[in-house]
Amino acid sequence: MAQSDPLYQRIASDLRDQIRTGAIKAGDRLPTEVELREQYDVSRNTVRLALGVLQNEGMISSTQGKGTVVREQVMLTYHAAWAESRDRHASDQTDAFYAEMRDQGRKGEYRDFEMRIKPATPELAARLHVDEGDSLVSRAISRFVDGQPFSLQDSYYPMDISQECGLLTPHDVPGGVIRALAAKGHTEIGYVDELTTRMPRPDEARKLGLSQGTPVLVYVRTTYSDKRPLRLTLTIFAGDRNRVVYELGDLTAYAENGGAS
Amino acid sequence: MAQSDPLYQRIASDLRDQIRTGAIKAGDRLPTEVELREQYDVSRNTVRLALGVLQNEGMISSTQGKGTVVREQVMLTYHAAWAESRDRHASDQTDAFYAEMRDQGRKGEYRDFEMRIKPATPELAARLHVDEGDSLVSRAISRFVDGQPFSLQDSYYPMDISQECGLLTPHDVPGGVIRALAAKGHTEIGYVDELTTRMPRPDEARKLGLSQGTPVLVYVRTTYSDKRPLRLTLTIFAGDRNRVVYELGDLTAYAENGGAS
DNA sequence: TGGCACCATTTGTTGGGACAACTTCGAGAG
DNA sequence: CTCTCGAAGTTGTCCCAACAAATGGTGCCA
Repeated sequence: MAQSDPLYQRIASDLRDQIRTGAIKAGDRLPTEVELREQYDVSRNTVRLALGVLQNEGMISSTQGKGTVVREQVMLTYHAAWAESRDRHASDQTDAFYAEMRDQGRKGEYRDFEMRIKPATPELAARLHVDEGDSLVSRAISRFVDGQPFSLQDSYYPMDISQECGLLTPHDVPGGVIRALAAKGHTEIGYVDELTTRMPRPDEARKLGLSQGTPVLVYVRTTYSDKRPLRLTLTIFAGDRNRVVYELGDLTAYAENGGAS
Repeated sequence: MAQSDPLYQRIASDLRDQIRTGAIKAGDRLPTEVELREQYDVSRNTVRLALGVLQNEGMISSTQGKGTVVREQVMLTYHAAWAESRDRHASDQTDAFYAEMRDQGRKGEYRDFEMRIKPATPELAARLHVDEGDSLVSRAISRFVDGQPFSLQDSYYPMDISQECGLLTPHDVPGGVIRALAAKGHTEIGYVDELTTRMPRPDEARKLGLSQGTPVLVYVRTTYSDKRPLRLTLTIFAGDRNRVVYELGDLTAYAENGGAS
């Protein structure tokens, strides 16, 4: 904002303000680079620097040949807490996701299921309590909502459990993995969720269709039986379209008293 | 990676691989722009585009006059679940943060405490169950660890509760806000946490000392009594230095059987 | 009417050059 | 020996120019 800021920063601030105040609304096209060049009397290079700033902030998105538009966001909610999903877990992971989406009036689907055997990285090994380099079974899927990619999920299981419970199949486990594990005595009694954020790697950006300036929400759930870690699920959420929610404590009392919207 | 990729993308991929494989380690300096220019036989403009890509991925960080280095990350953990922090809540928000940091061998501190009265935005209004534009009391702080900024926290309270419980003071509430609320019958019985991610706004990037390509983790906790929402806490975490963790379910049985590291 | 070729528009890529601003470090002054 | 100043090195800002690539529409032709 200061007078001494670089030119391209001032132009970026100016456009940012116009978007924030609603002078340019979500979905609207921005002036073309040539128009901005004339408007601010700078080189096209400088205009592109300014647009790059806003692009990295996730505010705008440009397409070759079409132009530059203000991005609009639709947030989907992922309920992560135990109480919420306990009854759904009775059936299947797949069903849980479908149910969530149906509740929000969307159409969820899966694509690109893949079963692979991978060596444990140091991080995976530490969390699953196996040795580094040990074989793990990876069962990965991509989640789509209304035809748009929303998250990439990769679940890792120790090899001995996988063999015991029939997870080495290149397709869905009938009845769901959780049920298959429980049938052999591996009952989940709790989990640890870790949430971080970072910028996507190129392949993640491609698979999730992320435009420049969109971070991902990294969500790692390690579930335990009373004896050992059973499973590690790594989910990469497209940061501009997802929200993870935990509802904890005894909120039933509040709900009974006529809670808010 | 494809042969037909733009030059700057190929250079970025090349450098990314060198970093990933450890040919250039965290903390190391990259070749200077002029050296890269000669090495790849491109214009300095193109080199800067390539470095910009990696910068936006949060992999490198450059300083005028010094050079460009590979970033290294230290993660701090924030335990968010009820069970973990219940006993600490008995005292104070401040103490809870100190305790977390002490557990991880760090020195936590607060700066820039600020009490203000703000009108409720649509989002705040919906969550706190008040009307849009109603006055809310905002109590904000910045959290530092080892002298480095880690998160910005802003707690909002409905005006009537604030007056009743003496939150309109421009300094810490003795014994902690939670205790002050409970003393007047506003006992917290549960909460809803919402986690999202996005790129920081310019002022957030400045306050948190974020370098280019670092997203923030947005953490909203709404706490409830049995009758109404009591408080909304909005925390902006520096994405490259923070991890939010939830431990849920009955993991005591696992711990007793000699859990992992 | 349907489809194809072409053109204008717009963003993407790449090269060139110049100067500004900041850091480091060594030489020289005190 | 210490302090200061300035030169060298490095990234930041800004301009200019040209062509590539994608999009959308126009109009011709079958």
